[in-house]
Amino acid sequence: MNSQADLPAGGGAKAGLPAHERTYRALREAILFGALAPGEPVTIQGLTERLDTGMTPVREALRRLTAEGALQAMGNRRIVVPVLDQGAVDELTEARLALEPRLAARAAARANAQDVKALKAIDDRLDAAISRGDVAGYLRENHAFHTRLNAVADAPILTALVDTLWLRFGPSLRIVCGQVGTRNLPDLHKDLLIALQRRDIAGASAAISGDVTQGMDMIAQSL
Amino acid sequence: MNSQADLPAGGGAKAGLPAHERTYRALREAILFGALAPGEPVTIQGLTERLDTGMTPVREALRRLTAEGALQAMGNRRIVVPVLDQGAVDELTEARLALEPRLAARAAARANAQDVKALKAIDDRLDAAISRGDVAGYLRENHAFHTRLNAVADAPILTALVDTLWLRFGPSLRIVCGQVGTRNLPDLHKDLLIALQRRDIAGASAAISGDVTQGMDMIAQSL
DNA sequence: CAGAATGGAATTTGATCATATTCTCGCGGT
DNA sequence: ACCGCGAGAATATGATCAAATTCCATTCTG
Repeated sequence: MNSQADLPAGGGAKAGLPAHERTYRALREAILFGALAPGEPVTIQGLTERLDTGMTPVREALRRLTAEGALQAMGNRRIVVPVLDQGAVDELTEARLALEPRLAARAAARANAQDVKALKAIDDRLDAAISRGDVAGYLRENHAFHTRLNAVADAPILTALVDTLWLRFGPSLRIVCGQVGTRNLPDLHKDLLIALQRRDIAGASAAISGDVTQGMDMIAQSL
Repeated sequence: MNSQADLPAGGGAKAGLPAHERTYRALREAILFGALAPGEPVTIQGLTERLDTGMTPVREALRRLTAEGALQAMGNRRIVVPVLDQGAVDELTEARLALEPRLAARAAARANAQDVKALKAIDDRLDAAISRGDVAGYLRENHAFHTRLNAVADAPILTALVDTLWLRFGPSLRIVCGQVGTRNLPDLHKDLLIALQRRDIAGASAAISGDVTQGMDMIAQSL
């Protein structure tokens, strides 16, 4: 199966942006939400056709993504979606546990009622996607939730680090959810929301720790 | 002053590597060791002349570096070396303290006699550079020391994260060292080496924490 | 004699460049 | 102070060159 078939269409993206930026975003989405499978080779010329741009923008987007760890450059000019092994999952877990609770703590210190409301809205859509059995929707809303939370934390450097981690496990998470389905995905987002409302820094931190552990365990077990 | 004058010459790099890779490495060194100053604009055409390559390799190297946070893309097609503000330094400190002690702990669990010996050799050269008042040499050996330590830790993902942090504060560190000189740079590397020999995980972790705090405080005070 | 391995073309893909196009900024005029 | 114009830099394209993989025929071995 060639899962590249359902890449986001280039035409759907916002106009006005430079082509390399559009290409980057399209590829990034494809990786985050599982349109590209782990181990899948990524060719420049294939993308030029699929996204309907020249090769220069594609090359730049690819370099950017490889620099972020979202793609892996083999020695011999080939680029693939990384396949995670046990060690990689361990490292990702350790890194996420080191960083994301800190972001949650910052967010708890800064969140206002509006932020909490927005997060709650996302979480509701997330629940809806789960009960609908909509894996793609779940992945999308889950990512949106954490992205919004990190935005509240207002820490661009820490957020950038965490974003690269998400890019690394995105494809594998999709595989896992595809196998397991969206059942038994008890989320700790509710705990987080409560902690945010109370400005409970330790509570927010703990909730995210739990969420991270849960998610990464799912991936680890699928190895 | 235009500090781009002393960029590493393109001809000095290893042949056989693709031009975009050579360009990337040259630029990376320039950033890490202060050949580029914070706030300095980086132009594509300037680099094509200076490094004697086409613009395509330069563009790719630049995208890669901006993805790593080493360079900053303004909205309007301009690229500059980032200037750190208080918030950025705080975040960098927090991120380094979250990650580097963990790498040190891993290293302590794995280091063998040969690793310790190599690190000691680097640290000796570092001391020599300090007593010589050689700022560039200090920066180089200090970076080499931490790079080697992280290599021992054998954790590529965590190491990649930390490397991007070093790229972010590299230019500012150079400025600070240029102002303060290399005096009063008491290093905690000795403590680290002792901890490694004893396989003292907590000790190694603490030594690196101290080293990080010390270094980042220097930068913070120069704001 | 059959199957696997080796060697070399052919094809596919990546890397680089020269060039055309588009956009931004600064300057001078109103 | 504001607006348009020109210089210069960045973006994007397609062509060209080089490298790597694949495929196939030949050959060696069991």
